[in-house]
Amino acid sequence: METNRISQVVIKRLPRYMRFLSELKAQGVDRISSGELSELMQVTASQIRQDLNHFGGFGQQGYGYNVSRLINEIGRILGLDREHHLIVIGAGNLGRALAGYSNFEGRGLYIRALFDIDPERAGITVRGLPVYQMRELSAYLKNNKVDIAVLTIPKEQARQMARELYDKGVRGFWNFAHLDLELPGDAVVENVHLSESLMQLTYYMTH
Amino acid sequence: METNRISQVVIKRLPRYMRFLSELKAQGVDRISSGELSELMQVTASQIRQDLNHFGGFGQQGYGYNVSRLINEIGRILGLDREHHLIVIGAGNLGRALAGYSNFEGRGLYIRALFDIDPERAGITVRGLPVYQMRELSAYLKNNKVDIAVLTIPKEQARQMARELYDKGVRGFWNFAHLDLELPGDAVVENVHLSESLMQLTYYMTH
DNA sequence: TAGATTGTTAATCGATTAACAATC
DNA sequence: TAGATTGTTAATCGATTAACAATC
Repeated sequence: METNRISQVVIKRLPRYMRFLSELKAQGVDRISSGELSELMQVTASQIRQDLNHFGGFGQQGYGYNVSRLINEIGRILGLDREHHLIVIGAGNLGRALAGYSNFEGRGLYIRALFDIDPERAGITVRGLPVYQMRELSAYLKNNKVDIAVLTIPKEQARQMARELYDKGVRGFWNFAHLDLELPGDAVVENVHLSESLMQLTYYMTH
Repeated sequence: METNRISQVVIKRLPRYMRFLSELKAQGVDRISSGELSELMQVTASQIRQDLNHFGGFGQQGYGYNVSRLINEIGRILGLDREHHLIVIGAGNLGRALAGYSNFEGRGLYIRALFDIDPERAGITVRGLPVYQMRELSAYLKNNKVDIAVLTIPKEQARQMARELYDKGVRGFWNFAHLDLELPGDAVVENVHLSESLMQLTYYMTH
């Protein structure tokens, strides 16, 4: 595909383009220039054009970009034109919060089930999703395709759990535990270290 | 202070240093060289030394860095030597998850209360923290110092709520709503766009 | 066609890495 | 002291911005 090693900073920006473009589309805007979008997003028009041209010429001289087309193209680049099946490991508040995100579906992201060690939590449903006991995980993975595991368990368990999931075929990890997962090279890990984000905030508040 | 415009990429890395150093300390390690730390953290030793030297010479030639001292210094830089009082706006799953984070305290971060529009949710407590009704917010802000508001409400309400909080003196915003808050220059906003993080993951999974 | 705006090259700026003298 | 490792300067690499010819 168009994957001639695009820099990570570019990839990081794509979902943000997506968000602004989707809002524009919702407002009935169907055409936008890099100049207008740059104003809206507070980035340079140059950067927008450079970013998009890593993947191909989606615009038209003298016209700008078609909003719907751009949403489709960026969605395709981000892999949102495919189905991704997710399970959530840990049905605590965070796990349930993520399981409840409604704007995931329609973007190819389907949360299928939650798992928890606490038998008290198993059996219930979260927004219609089943919560299973952790010991059912193994059988579940045998019978269902799981692309991404969302890890919302304590770091003490996360390392081993990730390894186990990897061994059973899961390759995507959305990790909320406070550690850096070490997995083989074909695993894809996206870390969300919330407390590190908060510390950035305190830095800028004190300076 | 040592704030001669340190680049944001450096600030972003500080909490991660913090995490690794704290773990080392817990393991009883009290001294480390940039070389050893670089191996552990998978970054170059050069980068570690450069980063730290933005703030002062915390190491010693021939010896390395004292782990405890470094933790203190980075903590001070990040403002964790002060008290920060937080309130959580929105007592849904996400708000409750953040309110329950135990490793915030001891780092100067004190979550004081949650607020929710749903009267059903008010009155209860989350890990000992009170959940108030939203209409009590104004009075609360008059009687209590609030440094940081954690926004876990839908984006439709977030913009106005942030403005209201700002007008009543709150300057720090940890924003989980899917929009970029626009606030006056002295407000500090840290956005956590979880769905954008997930889209990065899907990108790397499809490429 | 004339005007607008892209796609793309070149210039600038900033961040990372390498190297090594200073020094504990 | 000799060995180790920092602090810091210089070199490299990459990302951003500016500029403009191509073109719709």
